[in-house]
Parts: sequence; C-alpha cells; structure tokens
Amino acid sequence: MELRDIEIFLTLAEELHFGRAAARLFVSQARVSQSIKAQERRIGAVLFERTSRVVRLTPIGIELRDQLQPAYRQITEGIAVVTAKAQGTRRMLTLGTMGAIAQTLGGPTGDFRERNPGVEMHFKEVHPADPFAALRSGDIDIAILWLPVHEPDLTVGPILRSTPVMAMMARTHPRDRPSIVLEDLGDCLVVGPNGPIPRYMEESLVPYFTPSGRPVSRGALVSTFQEVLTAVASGTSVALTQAEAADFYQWPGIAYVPIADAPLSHWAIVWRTAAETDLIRDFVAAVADHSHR
Amino acid sequence: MELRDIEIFLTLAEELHFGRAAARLFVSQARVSQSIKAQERRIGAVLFERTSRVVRLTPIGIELRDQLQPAYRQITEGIAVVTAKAQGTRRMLTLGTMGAIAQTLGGPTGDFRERNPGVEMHFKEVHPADPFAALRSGDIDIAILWLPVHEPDLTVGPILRSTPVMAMMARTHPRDRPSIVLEDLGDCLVVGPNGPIPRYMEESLVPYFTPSGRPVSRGALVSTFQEVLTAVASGTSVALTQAEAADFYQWPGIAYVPIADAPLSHWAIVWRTAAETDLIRDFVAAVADHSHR
DNA sequence: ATGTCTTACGGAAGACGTAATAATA
DNA sequence: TATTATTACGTCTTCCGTAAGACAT
Repeated sequence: MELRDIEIFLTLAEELHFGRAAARLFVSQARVSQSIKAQERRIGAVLFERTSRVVRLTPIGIELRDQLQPAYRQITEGIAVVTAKAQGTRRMLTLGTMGAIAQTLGGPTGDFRERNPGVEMHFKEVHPADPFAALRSGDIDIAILWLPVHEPDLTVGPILRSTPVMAMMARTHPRDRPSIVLEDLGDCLVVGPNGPIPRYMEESLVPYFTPSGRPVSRGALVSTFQEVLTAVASGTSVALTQAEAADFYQWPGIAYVPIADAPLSHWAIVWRTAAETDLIRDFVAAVADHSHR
Repeated sequence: MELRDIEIFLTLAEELHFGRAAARLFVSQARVSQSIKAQERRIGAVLFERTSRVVRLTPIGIELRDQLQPAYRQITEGIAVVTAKAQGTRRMLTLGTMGAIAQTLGGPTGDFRERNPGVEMHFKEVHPADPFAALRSGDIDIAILWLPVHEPDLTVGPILRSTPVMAMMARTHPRDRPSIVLEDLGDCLVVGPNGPIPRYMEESLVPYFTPSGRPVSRGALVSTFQEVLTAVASGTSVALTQAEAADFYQWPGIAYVPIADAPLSHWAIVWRTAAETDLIRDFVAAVADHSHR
C-alpha cells in the first residue's frame, strides 16, 4: 500500500463518493475504484460497503482510516516543512477579511495553527466593493465573504458564521431609532460599492428594492471600510453591515440600528479552485470541524 | 515521495551504508542510490553527505528522518494490525530461551510490547543440545543463544547481555568450594549435550581441554535443562551454565561455584535470515536500544 | 586492486485514462 | 433514463536490475 493508495483511500473515506473523491484527486473515478479494490484484495477485507447509491465505511475500513489518517498527515506535513526549509521558502496562508469578521476567527485559526506548527498566518483587508480581486491576483489564499458567491473559478467552502445585518448611520440621521425595517431603506441614501462587485452579491446584502417595490437609492460610492465609516459619519448615507461591526467599530457619532426583517447574512470561506493547496484544505477542514460544534 | 522511497530513506538513515541498506531491502544498491537522488532533487536539498568511504545525514536529512520515522512506523503497524484482524490471524512473536535467560528479558520485551500493542508474545524453551531446531522448524521466531553462532541460514543480532559462567555441582561433589578454575575441570565429569549442537558452540561454553591441555571428560548426555539438574543432583557430573541460573534455579542439594578464569558468555538474539519480519526487526531494535544504555 | 557510490540503459510492473458494462432509483 | 460503481484494455510512466564508470583507500 503506497502513499498514493492511502491518499485515495482517505479521500474516499471523507467524501464517501467515488466521483467526488476522484474530482478532488484529479483522477478518473475508475482509478479510485481500482485502487480501493486492490487494497481490499491485499488486506483481505471489504473497506467500503457500496451500492451504486451509497458508499459507507465498514468497521475494518473505519479502523484503517483511524490508523492511517494521523500518520498520513504527519508525513505530508513533514515533507512540506522540510521542503520549505530546504528551498528557503516560508509556508504561509494568507486570509482576506472584511471589517469585523477578522476579529472573530480565533477558533478555526487556533486549530489550524495547532495542527500546522510551521505555517505562518497572515491577514489582509479585502475591499467589499471588489471582493475577488485579491483572491484572483494571488495576494490572498482564502477570502471570507458573504454569500451568495457564484463564480466559475472560485470554490465556496463551509459557512463560518451567520450574522444579523444592521444599519449603520449617523446619530443625527432621521432614521436613528431603536430598530428599523427594510421598508425604511426606501427613504434613505445607502452607500454603494465603488468597484466591480457583482450585482447579485451586492443586492443580497443591500437590496435594490424595498419589500413593497420602492427603489433603494445609492448615495456615496465607497471601496474600503474606512470610507464607509466616513461616508456614514458625514450624515448623508446609511450603510448596511454585519452585526459584529457594532462590537468592534464604535464611533462617536455613529449608531448601529437592527433591521428587524433583514435575513441573516452567511459568511463562508472562498478560494480559487485552481490554487487549492493542502494548507487551504486543512483550513477548510478546521472551519468545518468548528461549525459542526 | 512514496512509502517505498520513505522506507529506503529511513533504512539508509539507519545503516548509513548504501550496500547494507540495499541488502536489508533486498534490492540492488543502485536502486538505493537512485531513490535517494530522486528525493534529493524533489526536496531540493542534499539529505546525505557521502564520500565513497562514509555516509552521513545532513541536518535537513536528520529533520526529515525525525518527521518521517514515527509516521512511517504507524502506517506499517496500522496496516499490519488491520490486515491481521481482517484475516483472523493473530500477530505474535515467539521467543525461544534457555534456562534463566527468559527471566531477565523484562526491559526489551516491555519496550517491544509498548510499541506493538496488538502483538502477542510467546516463550518456548530451547534445548541447549539442539539450539537451532525450533528456529529452523518455525516453532520460534527468535532464539536467545550464547555466542558464537556461525550458521549460514541464521542472522546474529545484538548482544543482549554478557554473563559469567558458573559450575553447577552437587554439594557432595569433591570440587564444591567457594571458587574453582578451568583447570579443575580436568578432574571432573562434565555433562555433555545429547543433540546436534555444533562442536564450536559447545566448546565455547564447555571447553574440551583445560588451559594446560588435559582433556575435559563428558559424563551424562542431556538434552533439556531439567535433565541437567537431575544429572548434577545425582552427584556424578558437573554442568557449566550462565550465572543467572543461580538466582532462579536454586535446588536443595546443588551448589553454584564461580569459575575464576572462565570468559564471559555472550547472549545474542538469533533468527532465520529468510524468515525475518517487521516484528523481528522491531524486537532487534528494542534490544539494541536497551543495550546502548 | 578492492570497496563503494553513481550513471546509463532496457525490461517488467503498474498507474491511469477511455470506453463499455452493470446496477440502482 | 440518469447516476454511479465496476471491468476491459491500451498507453505511458517508473521501478528496478545489470553493467559499466568514477572515486577513494
């Protein structure tokens, strides 16, 4: 049983689906079938119960996975560490975040650091008005974005958290009350994005029409979170943002107002499909582990 | 880097000699050279400093070995455990010992058990008069014998311990004194082996001639340790044995007498070269670790 | 000369893809 | 019929041995 076979076995043990396992490994699904079959003959036991509809680990398969998983991880990790050291390159994972989300990542990043001791983590700010640029240029490996994201070259991973949406406005603003509803946006100027963010993504956070059908007018066009703050502080525009911002970006003249009927916004990790690495996969796994609890 | 390459790398890292590593792996030494070279190109660093005279790990090589060693062990171990379970076979290692040696193996066997949790250990008695039979028949995997052992089909491992030789005799025997010398054997009947033990091995423990050249006569011919005890108790014959026997086989009418000028007898582990398994290699390693301390 | 590591070359094994087949919903 | 796992077969990589070469003792 070579490392390659172990990789195939462990991938199938995670995906429990020959097609998806094959896709993750960039091989044909026949190859996965052949490899698993060969190992089953070698070991002398069925590792997966499978019908053409469902794939499941047998008890022996479970035991084998539990034996192989940590060791396989240590080997790939060890080779990566030594290779990086030999070539003088540093192993790093760069995350792109917006606003307050970066402050709330302690759980998954802690796990990730623990399991990848030799890896440096870096954070960069992503502009809400142009959420994919840093990803596509390679400046960051992973972005944390609100859904939906439908881009052919990007993969959307597990949801990190789901947060309420709040309206951010100057205390002098006429709509500064304990709570508002989406309909109120029809009477406001809302800050718009000064960048190439796709419309479907923008309007999932800031709709173009109120529930009754009135248009929601865009006011200042901004590209960074700092610009949002100044635009709001100036008193003319309202901005919509995730609730965590209220905890981390308190500003003297600015109020955060709940929007009673706004849907939660879901934040997920996103990466370039073609640039997926082991580190990215590990980080995704860490996030998935955390959101399961 | 496949498992096979890791195995080659780790073997060379132990042996620090291409020829010996190749022999242990049953491949040509060219293959070892090719594999190491390929890994060095892949990783981008030299793993072994080598002249045609000495092979040594580089710092990077040391780090790689430390990363890979335990994980490789866990993988082979895990596959072996699962395979054994699947096939309903038990994993066991059977040791053949003589007399008191079995009682003094706590150290290495403890280590071995700890590192191979799923493996049963068994002990069988080996007849001194026919020390290789059980090994060659497959009844035992490893024998613990005194040196020298020069048999073409057997491999001699590290020395387990070196013990003084004592004379065992009836308390009524004329030579029962606080201490004797080899020359005294010329006046005794010494028990001889009733079996096919090679002469070179027998006489290394019980010489055929005294230092002055007088013959040492054989008395009773025995095959088991029990027969030795009864032959000695009967009062006619003297037996030579390792000192530990005095601690474990006290008998009312029997005395153990030091032989002042007898050389130490060295006890080593021996196995059939063709039947060498991972378990045997592990046990050898455990013994080697212990005798280094 | 002898012992040891490396390089060149060729054959065999096996990894993998394509395409056809079987089985299930 | 659509989806998914398995089997058959051909290609191509690579594993490995043999033999010759390079280097030191």
